[in-house]
Amino acid sequence: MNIFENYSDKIRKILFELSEINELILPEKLNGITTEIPPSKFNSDISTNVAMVLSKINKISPMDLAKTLSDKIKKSDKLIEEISIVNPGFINIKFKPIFWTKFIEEVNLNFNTFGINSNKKKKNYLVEFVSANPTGPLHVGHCRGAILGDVISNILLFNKHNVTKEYYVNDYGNQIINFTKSVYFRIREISFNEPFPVNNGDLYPGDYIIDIAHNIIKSKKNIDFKNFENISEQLTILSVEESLKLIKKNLYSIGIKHDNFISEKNLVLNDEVKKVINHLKKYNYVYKGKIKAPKGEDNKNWIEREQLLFKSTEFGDDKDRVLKKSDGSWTYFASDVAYHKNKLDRNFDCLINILGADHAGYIKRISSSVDALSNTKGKLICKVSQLVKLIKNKKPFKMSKRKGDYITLEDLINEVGKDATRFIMLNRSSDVELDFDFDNVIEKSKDNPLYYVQYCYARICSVFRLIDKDIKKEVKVTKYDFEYSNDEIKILKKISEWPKCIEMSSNRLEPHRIPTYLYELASLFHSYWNLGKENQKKRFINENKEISDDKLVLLKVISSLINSGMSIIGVSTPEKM
RNA sequence: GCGUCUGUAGCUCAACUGGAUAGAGCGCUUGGCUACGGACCAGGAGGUUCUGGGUUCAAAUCCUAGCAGACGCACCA
Repeated sequence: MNIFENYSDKIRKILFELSEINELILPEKLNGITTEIPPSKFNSDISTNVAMVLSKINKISPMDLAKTLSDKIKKSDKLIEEISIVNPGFINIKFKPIFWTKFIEEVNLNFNTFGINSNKKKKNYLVEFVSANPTGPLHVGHCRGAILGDVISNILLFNKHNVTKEYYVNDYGNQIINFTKSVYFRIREISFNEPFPVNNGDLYPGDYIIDIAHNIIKSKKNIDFKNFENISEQLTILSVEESLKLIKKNLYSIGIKHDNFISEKNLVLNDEVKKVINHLKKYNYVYKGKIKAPKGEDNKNWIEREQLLFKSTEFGDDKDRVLKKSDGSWTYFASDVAYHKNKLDRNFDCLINILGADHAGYIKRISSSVDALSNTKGKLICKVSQLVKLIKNKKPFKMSKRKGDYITLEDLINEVGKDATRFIMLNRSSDVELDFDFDNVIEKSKDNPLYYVQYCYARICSVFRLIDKDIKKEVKVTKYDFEYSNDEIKILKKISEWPKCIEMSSNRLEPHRIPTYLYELASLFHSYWNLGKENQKKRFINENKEISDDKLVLLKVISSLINSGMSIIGVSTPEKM
């Protein structure tokens, strides 16, 4: 039930009819004709720009064309109360109250499909997100991208697409060697009382390494930890396993569960990297050459060498990219190309990568490789989440990896909680930096939009408790023969915008529209609730603890919508607060 | 020097992707509680949408030239 789509279709139909009897000229493609929500001051329900779009080709003024079209529209529809034409040529439609009764009837009877964009083709999506190095637990910096990826997946799932959520495990390369060494030195510290080399900048200083060391010692008593070379391979596997345990626990605590964890190391061991590079060689995208130093930087230490390069410049990148290190091992980029080939071979229609702002410079090269491999453009969509500015005690809080001075995700959840973290992180567009003020987020008050929305749901629950009805059960109304008041129609109009909200969130991969929408809905509800304070008649329940059908079904739909929206963003709706 | 993102009310941000007189929260200010849960509501003040030019019926939005901020720019992943 998408009233904007319905009326868009109706208007198109009228246009085609007029065009057939030569009363209207249509362009080859009907682009740019929209049905929209008019600004509230116009006292109308839906508006269209059709007259302005078609005026030029028909050589009529928009206002005159609007007049002709609005007459036709009004004639074709009994549910329209009034149509007005407003400069410079908008057509504004106002519905009779009965329209909204029919609307809520349909929504209530088919709530499980309400909001779903059913006209879209069902697709297979792969969403890769988090993919943090398996060298320790997640910290606050990973949090926004993690939630963003999760909710984008949820929106696609809500629209009945197939979605695979994937985590790429970078268990290959120098960072992992340093990490394993750090675990090794901690083991020697514990078992042989040797001091941990504090001044070695390559090693990871964090205390969690000690825990990992303890766990490994406990579980593998038969390993001889005296010689690193002998056990490094085994120790790497064990350390990464321990690390992933921590990461999965962190993810679970913010309500995220990936379908797959793909190992970079396995891609290398299965020769997938070698294969993909041979594949690219065939198409002449790989060559040996040198890269010039960038301008404007301190380039004294720059060494130009002959390297194996990928021609990403052919696909819009600013320089070609290195595939093989001088020690003969693959670069991160090379195995990532293999990983993306692996994704493509699994026949997804669309690949989505969620990246942090600090990796935005990586987008061109990886999408170049996907373009080259898939022989099309735009199969990979990269979504960047901007940085989160942490504010504690009204001051920016800087994290420093070297000192081990950073806030882990576990700290964050313990202090703030899953719901508040998710809601606040999602409440802003991912394109803008986010202020995350600890004191503010914890506050259970008016400053916090999360509680504002949850409170709306809890209030409706309290009404259902008083009339002894189960909020989760369907509400059945025998006759939809009532009319809603203007206060109620305001809410119904907002409800009718829900499919539009989902559509935009889904098309542009912009989850922040959902918390914004829920906030607006909650706001209208709170106003509505307060009407009952001044006027007893406007209360939901009368003295005999009875509720009328119109109010019952309205409350039911609002609560279901809040519940449904909150479940998309992964936030709970408590019945009591 | 180059690339990506951002610039909207005192502050934090929306704005249906080109729509109408640019909207919310906080803060400021005036009012409403022995309550269907005040974690709420009603009203007021507050704007040259960073600047200049362009595109058209229409620009915060698109193009262009600048200014300012954030992030990134080798074999670290």
